[in-house]
Amino acid sequence: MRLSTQGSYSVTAMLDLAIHDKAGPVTLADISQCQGISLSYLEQLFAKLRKAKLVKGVRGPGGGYRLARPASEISIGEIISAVDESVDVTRCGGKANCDNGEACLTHELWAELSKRLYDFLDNITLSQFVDRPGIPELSLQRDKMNGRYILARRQAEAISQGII
Amino acid sequence: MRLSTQGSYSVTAMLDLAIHDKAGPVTLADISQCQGISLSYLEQLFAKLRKAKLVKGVRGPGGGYRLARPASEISIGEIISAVDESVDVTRCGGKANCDNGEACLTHELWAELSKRLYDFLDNITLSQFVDRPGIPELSLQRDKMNGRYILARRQAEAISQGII
DNA sequence: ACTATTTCATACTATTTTGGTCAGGAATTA
DNA sequence: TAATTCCTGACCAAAATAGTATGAAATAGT
Repeated sequence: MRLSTQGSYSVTAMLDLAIHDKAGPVTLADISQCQGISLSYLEQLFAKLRKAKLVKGVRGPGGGYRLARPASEISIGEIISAVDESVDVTRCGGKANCDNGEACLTHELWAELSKRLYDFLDNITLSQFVDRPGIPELSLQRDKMNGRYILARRQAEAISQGII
Repeated sequence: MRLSTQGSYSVTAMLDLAIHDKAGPVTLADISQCQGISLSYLEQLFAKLRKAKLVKGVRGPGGGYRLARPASEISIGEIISAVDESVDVTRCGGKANCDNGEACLTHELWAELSKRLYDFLDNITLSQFVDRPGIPELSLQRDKMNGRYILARRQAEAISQGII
């Protein structure tokens, strides 16, 4: 188990996607601007998230990223393990570094702690953060400030064309 | 919240101390040899642990480090926050980087997750890992292999001198 | 008092990770 | 066709990680 800034970036970005999921794809440019992370760096992170089948990219104008599954089926643990490919915790992995071929006792204990942490994080889903009173209002407010009007634009157009 | 190799080194080292607490101080040289971490690097880590009042150094021959408090009163969370001095999670801390002066919504959510993680780790103590059947036997076995005979030597001497 | 052991302190170096930049290609919408 | 956006890969700078070196201070045993 490892938890770096990359993990935190990924989780916050995924939360962003979860919040705006109904409003269609979110562009990395938006996230980049809001969170102050460089666009190219975000692209690298999302390459990992895509590989882990956590997000889907939608190309072209009006495109962006969306969650590959419902927010209720994506856990924080999954996100973190998607970006931090596990380092071998046990420094003496296999090779005899500690006791004759046997892994160090403390390493086993650490592995156990690591597992407990993952169990904990696997039981926290994106929706637990997003689906609760107050969040939609706040996010809408922020969207106004940030000029993220995609949904509003589309709805306006749909109305003007008599679709709705 | 951040969890790096430094944190894992520190936790495993503290576990080591906890396991051998009754047998007197553990030298960094021992930990270094067993875990394959350089001695000087360990010294740097232990400088932080000492500053956080988690361990006490005992100088001189037969010295080493011991826990500053009982293992039941030292949590994993404490150890980790002792070595990973917190990075400012919210990239936009205070200064307007996100919405006009207000911290980004996702950053607040991340902070909340971070807090949950700390609460979780603060409720896991060293003794929860150490004080359970099997561990003392295993550690004794390892001590034999590693030649960590300090306790045995001392006892033998005490006996030979008629103290015991 | 001398010596060996061990912590403690600090400065320096190498390696890895993080975060960013650049340049371009591919898919999609309008 | 043109604009948008994902996607890919190579490259680079700064920071963190990990290790090395040197030596002083304290203590136990002789």
